[in-house]
Amino acid sequence: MHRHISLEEIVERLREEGVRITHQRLEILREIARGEGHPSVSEVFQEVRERVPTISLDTVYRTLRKLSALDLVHPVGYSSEGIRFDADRTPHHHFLCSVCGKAYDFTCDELDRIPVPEAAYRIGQASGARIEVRGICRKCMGKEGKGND
Amino acid sequence: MHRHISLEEIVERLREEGVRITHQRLEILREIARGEGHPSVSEVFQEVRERVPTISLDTVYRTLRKLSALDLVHPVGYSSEGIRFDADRTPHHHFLCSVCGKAYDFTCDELDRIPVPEAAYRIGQASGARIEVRGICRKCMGKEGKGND
DNA sequence: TCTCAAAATAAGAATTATTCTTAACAAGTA
DNA sequence: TACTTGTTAAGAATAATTCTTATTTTGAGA
Repeated sequence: MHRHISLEEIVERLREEGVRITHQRLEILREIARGEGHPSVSEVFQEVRERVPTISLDTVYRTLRKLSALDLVHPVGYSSEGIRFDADRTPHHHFLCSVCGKAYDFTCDELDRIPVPEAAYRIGQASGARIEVRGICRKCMGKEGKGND
Repeated sequence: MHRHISLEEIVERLREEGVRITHQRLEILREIARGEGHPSVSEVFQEVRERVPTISLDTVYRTLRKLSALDLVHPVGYSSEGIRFDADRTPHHHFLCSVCGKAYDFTCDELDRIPVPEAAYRIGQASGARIEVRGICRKCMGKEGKGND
């Protein structure tokens, strides 16, 4: 169902931008390109570490920050326990649970390619638009009104 | 241009939910209801502190977390320097700069009331939908390719 | 109005996320 | 191959967020 950005695509893009292709970056990219859900920085770190045991957390941070600035991955959701990233380039949208903060993906044929609204161009150079739905996910609806603060 | 949620609205909603109305919460709500931009937790803290000098940062965190869970305010943007909140209930959308992480508001008459897509209902109980545009803001376009990592 | 249980608070310690510093290293170009 | 410059590892430093505990306060009910 999900077509994630390919390693080749990313690497080519990085070359265009003059970003060096290091061993560490390749492995991080490989992990990202697998595109499992919305990994956090430390999840990516854990995974990559198995193949590159000496990699530092800082490198993962730096790399993801760079990919994010190049619009190759996107931060998503609002857990205060660290940023999570979305590497899925299939047109899709997000449902954000206001209780647990988790982000869920969904697709919507009619709205899949929203045109970037006119007004957005006044703010800057836009690369794409998505829908963000707020609500309470099923999991959190279940435990409604229990041990919450 | 911006109509923010009124103090009365919030207080009534909190009573319905059985949330106690404390002095501290009222002052935090008052600050939020002013609705200046997208304040961070510590900005709210600083402001409220001038009127309630003994308030603790933790209380601000707890209150905002609670308001967020009740969908009265929304986290917005992705700066890793802390969550920022949006208390503007006017229909509006967000432009997120992938370089600096700042969130800009904009309105769009045609898209102002997006219906919640069918597919979202399978994930949970939705309360509303907005558009999120990604891109590079004017400010960051200016300093393109300078001292970035 | 008074009493009381449950919930909320302050204070600061503890945790966790993120960035910074510096010396060593490696990519890509000439 | 040598060089320039960007990148990395390591761990210290900083900043954000949560937790713990003793105390205070709210709101419901007598």
